[in-house]
Amino acid sequence: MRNEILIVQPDPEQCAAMRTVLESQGHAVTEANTPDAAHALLQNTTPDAVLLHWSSPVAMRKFLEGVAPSNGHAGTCAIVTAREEELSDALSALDMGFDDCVRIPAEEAELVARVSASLRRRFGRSQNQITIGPLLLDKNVHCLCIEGKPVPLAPTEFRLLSFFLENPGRVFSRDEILKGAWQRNITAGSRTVDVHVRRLRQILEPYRCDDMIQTVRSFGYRFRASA
Amino acid sequence: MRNEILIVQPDPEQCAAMRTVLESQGHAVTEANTPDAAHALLQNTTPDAVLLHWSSPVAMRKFLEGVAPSNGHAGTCAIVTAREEELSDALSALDMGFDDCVRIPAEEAELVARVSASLRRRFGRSQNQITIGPLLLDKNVHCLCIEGKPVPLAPTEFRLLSFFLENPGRVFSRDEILKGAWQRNITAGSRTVDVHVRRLRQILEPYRCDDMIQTVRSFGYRFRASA
DNA sequence: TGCGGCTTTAATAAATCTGTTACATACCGG
DNA sequence: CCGGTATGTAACAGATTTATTAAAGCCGCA
Repeated sequence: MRNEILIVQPDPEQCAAMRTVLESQGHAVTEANTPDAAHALLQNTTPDAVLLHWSSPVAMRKFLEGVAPSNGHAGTCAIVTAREEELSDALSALDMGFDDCVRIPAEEAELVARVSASLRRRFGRSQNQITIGPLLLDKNVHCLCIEGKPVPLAPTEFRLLSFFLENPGRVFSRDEILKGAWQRNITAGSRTVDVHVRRLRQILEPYRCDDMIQTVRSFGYRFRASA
Repeated sequence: MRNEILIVQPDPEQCAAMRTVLESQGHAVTEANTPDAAHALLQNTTPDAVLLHWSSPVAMRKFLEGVAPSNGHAGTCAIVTAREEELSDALSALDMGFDDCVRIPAEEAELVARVSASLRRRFGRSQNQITIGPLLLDKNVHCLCIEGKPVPLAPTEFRLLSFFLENPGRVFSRDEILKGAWQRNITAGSRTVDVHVRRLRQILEPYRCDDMIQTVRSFGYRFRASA
């Protein structure tokens, strides 16, 4: 499967090596030299995976926020790369929430295996079908089924529900929801979210699922994770 | 967090080493020498993670079926261990659906990091959570759970409790509490704190936790650090 | 061009939270 | 035991936040 992968790597030689390996797997590769440059790139593109070279805990954490679901990167894998001597530090990135950590120069097999495993984990959950409780959302077919019955959704309703289903359990502010569930150029006011939440609830109400969207006063909304 | 981990490893020395590391993290470790022995064990127990040493693709695949959700092991992480020389083969286990792959003898840090990352992914445990005694406050989910039950909190109550949980054991004056737990523009009088403390205590009272907020006469309040 | 569905905004109603006050009670030193 | 101070408690009114509804704007399509 072809995926778009961003490499953030100061060392051009390493970068080229990784690019070669990944392209040989059929992926499309883009590059950035610094986390900041990557950050800028992420405003316009949404790669499927980012291979970010370890620098410092704060930089890593900052980057991780940049590829958060709340910033419109719902499905992006974040993987840390590190040299052998940095490895023990870089492992802490796993605690921060990075998907994996690979040492470089990497065995070709290891790089490929870890990247595709991360992609599979991520997309296995979010690309095709998501189910939570009686809800089944199929992003390929672009339809929602509740208890087996198809339920029609307007485009924005669909995106909003997708966003919730992909990030169950967490609270999101209205702005984060706008970033994550609306198209790139967000122009809507944050009250708009309320109205769409209302509509989704109305749609879910006949199935007793309207309470799955919970409001968290003075913060935003949350999708109930458990059935 | 304590988890039950099964090590399946023919080499007793490696097994002992891993056991030591994992137990030092507070996990409970059980052992099996062979995949078949492990398979038998899995009939009666459901470990949170299994560290299975690489042997052959068919054996791996067979084992993976054994810990499948359909076999009553819905939440079990399956992680492959492999010696350096087996590593390139073992990486194929990631394709099969194993959660991760670690080389042994493992750096202690790497083993710990990968196991806990896998567990975290699997159980969807978020960062940003604080537990003291029976209280669990999750800032991502933005909710308080006491003994596993969710307890609704008003915004200010939530901030106040966060503040206490983040600074357990220390005494704070009312003014310090206002600075720490209120939004930027503090306009409230210091008696306001009393009222909110009262409200928190009322909320905690059904769970016998109301005495965790202690009054320090003529100074302020303190959150009891120990359970 | 006109229709119809989708989105956004705006206005109003409803719900919930918050700070204050006033009074009750507890604590402490003399 | 008393007076004085500090804290606990309850209730209220104003402020804030969200829900709900209606209407206007947009866009694609016939």
